[in-house]
Amino acid sequence: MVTLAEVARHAGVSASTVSYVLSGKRSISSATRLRVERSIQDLGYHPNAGARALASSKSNIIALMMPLRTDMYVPVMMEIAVAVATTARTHGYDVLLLTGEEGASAVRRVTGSGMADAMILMDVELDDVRLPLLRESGQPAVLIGLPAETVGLTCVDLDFVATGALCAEHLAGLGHRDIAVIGEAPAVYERHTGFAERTLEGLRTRARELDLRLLHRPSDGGYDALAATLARIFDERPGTTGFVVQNESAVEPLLALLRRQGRAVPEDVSVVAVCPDPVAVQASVRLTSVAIPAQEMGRRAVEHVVAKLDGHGTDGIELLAPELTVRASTGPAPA
Amino acid sequence: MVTLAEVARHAGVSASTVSYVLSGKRSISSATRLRVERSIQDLGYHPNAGARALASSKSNIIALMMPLRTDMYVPVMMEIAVAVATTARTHGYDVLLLTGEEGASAVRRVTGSGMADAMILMDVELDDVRLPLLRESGQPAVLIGLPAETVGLTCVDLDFVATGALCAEHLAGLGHRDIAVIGEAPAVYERHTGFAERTLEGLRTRARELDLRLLHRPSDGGYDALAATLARIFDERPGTTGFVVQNESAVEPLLALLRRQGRAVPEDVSVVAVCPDPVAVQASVRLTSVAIPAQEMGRRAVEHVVAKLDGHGTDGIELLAPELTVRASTGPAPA
DNA sequence: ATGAAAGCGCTAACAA
DNA sequence: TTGTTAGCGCTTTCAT
Repeated sequence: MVTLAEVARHAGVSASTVSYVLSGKRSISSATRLRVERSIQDLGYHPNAGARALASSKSNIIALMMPLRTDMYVPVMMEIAVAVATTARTHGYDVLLLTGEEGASAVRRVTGSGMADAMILMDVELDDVRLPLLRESGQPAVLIGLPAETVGLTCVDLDFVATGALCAEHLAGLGHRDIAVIGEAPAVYERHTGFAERTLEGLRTRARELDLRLLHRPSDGGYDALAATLARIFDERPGTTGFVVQNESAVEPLLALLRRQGRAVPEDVSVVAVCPDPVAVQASVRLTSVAIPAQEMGRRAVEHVVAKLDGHGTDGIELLAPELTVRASTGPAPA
Repeated sequence: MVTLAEVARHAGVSASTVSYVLSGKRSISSATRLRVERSIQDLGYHPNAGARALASSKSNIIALMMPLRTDMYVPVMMEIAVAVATTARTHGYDVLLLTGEEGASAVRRVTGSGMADAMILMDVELDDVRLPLLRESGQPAVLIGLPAETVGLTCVDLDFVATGALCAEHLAGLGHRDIAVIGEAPAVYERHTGFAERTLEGLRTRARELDLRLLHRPSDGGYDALAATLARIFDERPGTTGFVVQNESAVEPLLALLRRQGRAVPEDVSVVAVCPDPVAVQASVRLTSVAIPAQEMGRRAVEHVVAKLDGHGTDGIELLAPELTVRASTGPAPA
């Protein structure tokens, strides 16, 4: 293994000079810089991560904690993770992947060992068990998702309240009066993950203002569960002409069932989805939807973390503005 | 920050004793062990990862490289990644997540810096650019997927040849003679990822032996692409009664299109999928399928890596045996 | 069964 | 602009 000392000897300079050439933390005459850089090339030198971490108390690693509930929509998690990893690299950081298994104790392990300089927590619940430990650890951290108590925390999330409002507005604008909301699986609500409830809040508030009638029904994914949910909805509100779906695994079943019932989309009923764009585009009817900006969330989370590590920290909540894309699943309410 | 030296002082022993209590590398009287363990508790000591890595030349980190092609079925990748992370933890390792962006240079960075003790490469192509570097680095590594040249490498993968054969046998056993194979997107074949071709190979060989007529058509996912593919298939082989699908995003479109054409599943045509179990179960018709054992692949990859790191290394290929689960999408060929 | 002490390879004062 | 040097916190050999 090639060490910094060897590079120094080879270049005829001191160790610190090599170190400073690498870090750029002090000015070096271009002559020596060149010699050092050549030596680095010639010898194939790579700084040792452990030694660096020890000497500088910086690991250049960001820990990413992703809980793994079976009811989460996986591709979104994945997209966020990938965005985090690639964005982190552009800032010189690597990403340590922590899964849910360890839960809160992973926070201790990572912060305690100095294994990572900061953490990003995904899928944060309203009352997340990891938060107390996180706070007391004092580690720079950014949450993706919004807990109940955000004082002193930095969070990034889609503005789900605005998302709900946007859906309501779109349907109202098309003349729909009776709207059914097909929400996430009941388990999601029981866990108080927050985003489902916030969408609903936005939907309700705006619906009231726009004089819409709203019926909310959580639903598991899959055909059978959805068939039952749909039957209930039309039973209670036969005049329903607008749907808002926030459950990726309910999208296709919903479309299939409507079709089977002879209800044409968008002629008879309109459907707005809250889902990743690929899902909306690949569906059997191209869906009008509010996208989940997974990449953007991952990117912003990293940028906040890096800002903190660089000193110009910015506590607070960043809510990404929702964007509704009109596709083929919404149209004027039937007369 | 609490250091090992502080623990030693607090417990009234030497630093090395504390270290040995931690590592168990030499016998300690239970009296002192107890005192040390109490001190560790009392002070809330956590070994510093960087110092450890430096002193021991071991990072206790496994790097996981996942390329990120948009045409890969993401949930499988994710499931593998999660299985890798959790299995690694049970062996005392953490996982560093490397994405495709950096490609081969990440291999250099990680091996050079001693950041990780070993690597796991996902989604290995037949002629993967990362392999030359990997070989010359001499780093312990395990591939998930099968490259063309496997000498000196350790690989884990589903036995796709056997998978293809299994599908052929199942359909043949039900009396089907004309089988259509809806494969991955053309891009997948162009990239020579291997698994698609291997499935086909197994399918072809067994089909020949069983006297089946086979028609293979790659297809992008989504309704439009699949509608075109399906039309071509029935055009060329009107008598087709059996389908093998190896493309998750083609599954639902296929079922929908068959339904729309008035072809009942499984009365008129049978469908066997090669896909993760959740996809097979959630589909609008519960699919007879060969599962992609993502978890198992991740687990085995880690176990191989750990074995190598522990000295009892085991080079070679491990092909996981496919399992076909009969569900509601296959039945006897129509008379 | 335990201790003393020499590094591991790097960073960052402190000097010049 | 460059060099000297004292650690960073741990592991591990060598003693005892």
